[in-house]
Amino acid sequence: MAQDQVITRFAPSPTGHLHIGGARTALFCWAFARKHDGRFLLRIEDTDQARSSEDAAKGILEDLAWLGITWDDGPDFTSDGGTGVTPVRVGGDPRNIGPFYQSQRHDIYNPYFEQLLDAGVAFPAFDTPEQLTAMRKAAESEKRSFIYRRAADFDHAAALERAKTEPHVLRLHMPDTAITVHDQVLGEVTFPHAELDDFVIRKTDGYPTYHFAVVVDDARMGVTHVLRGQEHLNNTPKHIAIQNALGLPTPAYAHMPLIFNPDGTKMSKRDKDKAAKIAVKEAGITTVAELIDRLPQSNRAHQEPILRTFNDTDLAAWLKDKQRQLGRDQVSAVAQALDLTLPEIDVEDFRAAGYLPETLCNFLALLGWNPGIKNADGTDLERFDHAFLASNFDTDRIGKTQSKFDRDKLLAFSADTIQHTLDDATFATLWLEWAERFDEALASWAHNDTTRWQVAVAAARPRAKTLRDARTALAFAFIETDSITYDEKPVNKFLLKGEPTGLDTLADLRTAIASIDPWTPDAIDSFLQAYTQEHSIGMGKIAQPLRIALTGTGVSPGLGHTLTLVGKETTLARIDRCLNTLRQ
RNA sequence: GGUCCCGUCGUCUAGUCAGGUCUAGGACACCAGGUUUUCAUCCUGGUAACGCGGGUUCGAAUCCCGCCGGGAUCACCA
Repeated sequence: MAQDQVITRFAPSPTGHLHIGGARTALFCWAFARKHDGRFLLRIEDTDQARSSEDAAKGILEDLAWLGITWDDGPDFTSDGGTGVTPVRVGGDPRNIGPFYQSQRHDIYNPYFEQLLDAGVAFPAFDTPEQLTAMRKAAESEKRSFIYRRAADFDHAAALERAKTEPHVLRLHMPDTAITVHDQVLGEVTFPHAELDDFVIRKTDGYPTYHFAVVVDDARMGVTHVLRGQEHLNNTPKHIAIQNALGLPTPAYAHMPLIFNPDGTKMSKRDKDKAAKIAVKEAGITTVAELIDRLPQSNRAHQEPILRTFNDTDLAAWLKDKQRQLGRDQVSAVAQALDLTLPEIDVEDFRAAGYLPETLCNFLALLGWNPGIKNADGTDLERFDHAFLASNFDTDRIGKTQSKFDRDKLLAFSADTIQHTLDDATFATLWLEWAERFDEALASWAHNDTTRWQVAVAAARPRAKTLRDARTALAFAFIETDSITYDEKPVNKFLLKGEPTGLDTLADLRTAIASIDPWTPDAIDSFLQAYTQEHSIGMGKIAQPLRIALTGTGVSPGLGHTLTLVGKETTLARIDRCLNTLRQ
């Protein structure tokens, strides 16, 4: 029966990229709908014209699609999937319940206002903002909270007459009873009438307030279950009051616990600005020129103009004022100048950081929910995919306690997925999708040098924690030989000490290596193997000197892979340079 | 401050609704050891929690009360 079908919704305001907390809300709404063979709808709440933007709305659609959270009713959307490899088409309005942008629904609300006005449940109010502020202040000085109430001798007819000519808002007159929310997570929560005021349902400009719009929209769209963050719990009695006044059904509510930073603060977009500010202060930087100076050469052309969008005065003002924030691009440019990794807050941040959507959703699902299932070996089942969620998720196992976002655990999930679950081919596809969006140099390998790309995949995957991490581990293959600097510690340990010294070994190796053919990982590895036996020395004796010569550090993938990625000619050149530089 | 929500290892949690099988299990992190050409893996072991105080009961992580602590919210923003 159609009426019994579960319908959930996610209704973000488009004020920026999708926040990680919003992603979890969306995921739970989606999973609940899938579990119950219902529908999941997406509505964009863009009535706040000042803060909303078309771009942000698009970004949110893109973020959701990337996460694999697809909506049945909502804005039409085709994701290019970064590369167009996996275009996803979602949305549409098969039930004829749109539009899904709230700003386009303005006229829908009028009959509902009329209904309430006629019933005398809604009433015009003429208080100015100044008057309201004064009333609040008065209440505060008397140490009681301010509750707006319609006057006892209120004359409805007179007010309607006055409303014809004077600017006014519409308020809902709250019935004199407590309101109980039957929450699927928290149980029964009762709000006393003394706390419920006659709140605004239509603003002076004629637009409905958020409370009114959600209730009407949810009802008209057939929403049966509202899953949202616990910050909305206090709004719920208002929504129920509107439903009661309008004679609309009350959906089932489930308020889920909030997600916080490890330090207990709220996860917010401000965290990135805060981190950048602290880093600039600690570096003792006071001028924009200093920042530009520290920009890595590789990205200078792109980032410098962004940094030039503010001057030293702006910088000083920003550093001094905790409230003051830089733009998204500016913060990111500052971070690059300081080689600082910004905390990931939005879905887009995690995408850029090289997390897989499946992994991110898995981790997110565990924040406030748990399947409560054991594996055969007695450990808790906590690794699962979308399909598992879609068939196992329900509100009865949503927890009540707020949780902190533990990046270490997310990173462990990510590493486990990449290293133990994916095969090279799947990893290669995902890595390329990522590179197309975030790393041109890497993407060009995939397109221009298939052999080398495959070696890169084989070298990077077994040791990568994220897609970005995989790229970082191969950084040595992207640099110029002349720009290599040698780490002091490994140089001392592996090149300068011992008898013969590492440098001597390296010099001998240089000649031998020149004869390797073909230049492939397997051939190189077996050659080096044979070399160690011939000279009866441990692999460590040649591996570390070679690593330092090729990468400047003592860390790299296996030698076969490392040498192949660098290339034969460059390998020899780097050994020469290392010998020349360190043998003085 | 009012109202509301929450309180199990450092973190996410299982166990709580239907009190005993809990000398509280798992995962991440951390520590120690082992394997390994570095890194990363992998293997073995270890540290570590029922916020506090009362009550009910033969028996409380689980039920009740108080306290303490954390959080949300108090707009013509959503």
